[in-house]
Amino acid sequence: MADLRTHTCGELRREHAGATVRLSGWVHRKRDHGSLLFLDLRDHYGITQCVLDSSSPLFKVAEPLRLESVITVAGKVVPRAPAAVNPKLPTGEIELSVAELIVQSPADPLPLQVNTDAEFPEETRLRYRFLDLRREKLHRNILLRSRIITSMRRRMIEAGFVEFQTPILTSSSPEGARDYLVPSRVHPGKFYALPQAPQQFKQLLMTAGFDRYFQIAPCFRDEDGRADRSPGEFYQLDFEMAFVTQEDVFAAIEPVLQGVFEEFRDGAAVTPAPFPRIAFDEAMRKYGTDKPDLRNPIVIADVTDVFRGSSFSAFATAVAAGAVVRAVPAPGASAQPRSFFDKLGQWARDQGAPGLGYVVRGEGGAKGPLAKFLDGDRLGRLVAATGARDGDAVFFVCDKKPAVEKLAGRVRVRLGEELGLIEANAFRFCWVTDFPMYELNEDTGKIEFSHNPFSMPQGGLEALEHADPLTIKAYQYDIVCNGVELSSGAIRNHRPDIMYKAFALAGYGREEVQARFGGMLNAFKFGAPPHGGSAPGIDRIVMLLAGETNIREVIAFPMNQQAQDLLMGAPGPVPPERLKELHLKLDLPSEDSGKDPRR
RNA sequence: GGGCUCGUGGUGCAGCCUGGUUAGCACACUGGACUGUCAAUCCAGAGGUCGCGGGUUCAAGUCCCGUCGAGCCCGCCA
Repeated sequence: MADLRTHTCGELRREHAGATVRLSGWVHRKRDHGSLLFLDLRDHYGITQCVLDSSSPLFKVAEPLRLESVITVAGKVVPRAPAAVNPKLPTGEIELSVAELIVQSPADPLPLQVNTDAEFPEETRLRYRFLDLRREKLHRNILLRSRIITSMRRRMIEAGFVEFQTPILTSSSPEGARDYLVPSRVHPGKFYALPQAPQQFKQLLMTAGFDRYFQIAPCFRDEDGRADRSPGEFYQLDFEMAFVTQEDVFAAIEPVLQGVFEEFRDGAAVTPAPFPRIAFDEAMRKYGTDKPDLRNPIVIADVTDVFRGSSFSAFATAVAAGAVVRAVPAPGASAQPRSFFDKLGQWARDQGAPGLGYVVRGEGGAKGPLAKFLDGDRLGRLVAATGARDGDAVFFVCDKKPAVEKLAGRVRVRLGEELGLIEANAFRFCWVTDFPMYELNEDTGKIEFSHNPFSMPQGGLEALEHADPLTIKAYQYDIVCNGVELSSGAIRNHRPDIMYKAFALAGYGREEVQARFGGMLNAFKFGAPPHGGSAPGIDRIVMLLAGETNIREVIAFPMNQQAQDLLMGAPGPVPPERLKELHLKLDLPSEDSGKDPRR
């Protein structure tokens, strides 16, 4: 018989009764009756009840075993009496009568309990990640992640994509997030950078004629974490296609994403392909964000004209000065108590707004603080713009356009949640298209790229030379699901002449562009195919499919918000010899330095 | 860098608003009882600088100030 196991802990059934088997695993739980001991043995595959009584010489070995000790047991598979069957376990019809027991690895008392889903402090969970990963939820999430990645890979290969690897040690990219830098030993004072994305490499592979690239790509960005953004590193399903338009890219990736979500949706509805397309400007107007959650039925309306010249002077004067007014309908809100409106108003003030005006449409006409300022005509136009019905409330936000969109978007989200309007059990996808190529930096007054500088501007060279830069759109698109930005992509700018011009508008001289992107630019001078792609974020996709709201729940070994790995103690100090070898001298801040994540 | 919330035995929480008895409950841990449990049960025990520092007070887990840590958010994320 095999030394360690003949079967797994999830394998044995009634038909195995009578067989002599050997199992290995962790002591999941013990039920000690004094002269009779039940011991649940757990491995990756399941749990099997093992039993022994005081007639066994092994009883005194088994009884003091602490939870999570690793043991090997052997003995006969015994069918359980009907009353003793556990229908909750796949192995619940049998148990193992222990005749041999070897303690492979005794466990100390646990800092976090494995056999419960009780909550533990995140710091403890990260420090003892190997224990947390044994627990059911995290174990399941990580397996789900693996299956999702396998499914993505299969679907991409079936769609004719070819998997590549690209360098991890590469050059620093001047746009975007901060890079992680790696000092060169051989070249004093010079640094590699970890790639923020394999952007230029995949474009070079297109230029090299490979036609359809993909990679399960690690991306490294030195940016602060969020609940849905792991600091340091994350994974993308990075892909790129040659000789394609935007529609070709959409048609290629939609079935992959839709297929993956259908496969792992667990009963939830999934938007059928083709996904709705929403232009950036429209998304900002109707949803107040460039990543709208379409499970929320509320649509924001522009009602600037309703308040223009109205007797509500706060809005009227602001509108005259160029502000806009947006209306956020709140279906059925008239049934809410007064405190509902007061709380929302207080919340809006916490967000920095002066307040949150509203009207309620009822049978006897309009009520609410702003109702008296709106005559029948204005009220009629308001109802027409918002579609508000009897029993609905409408909230108003008035400010300059960017601020109003941001706040209206938040009000929309909050109302959707408070009024229970969010569609349950659904993955609602959309494309957000036609992002602006440039935006104005309010602080510097300068024009900057609003997204990827390698995107092709709509209208090409012609637009760059003659149009107002702030009106130029890019062939730049995002995939959004349930309000989460899953993917960002673009049709790339493969024309050096257009690229020089595009960068010139953002204040980059020809030499600077040449110095920074020379590798890719030169390649484009030797015959580059029109190409484009995107890069769905794998961690976020798994997070959505796992029903998690925190991305660390789907990453095996995540860092905390301070970008520390509490298990491995990274980042950590290095001996002076290593610094010398790398030609580095430290210039540490006077206090607060040298924080050790292990304390 | 900023804002908000939290910090009480190994762990999850209560106590704080309204200062005053021995800081309470559950899980884990230790010991004991128990031959059919499956979140076993029952009994007992050990385990606490109430994050840290300062202040107010006759008296601080509780009130005030500062500080450290964690989470969430803003900034940032081409």
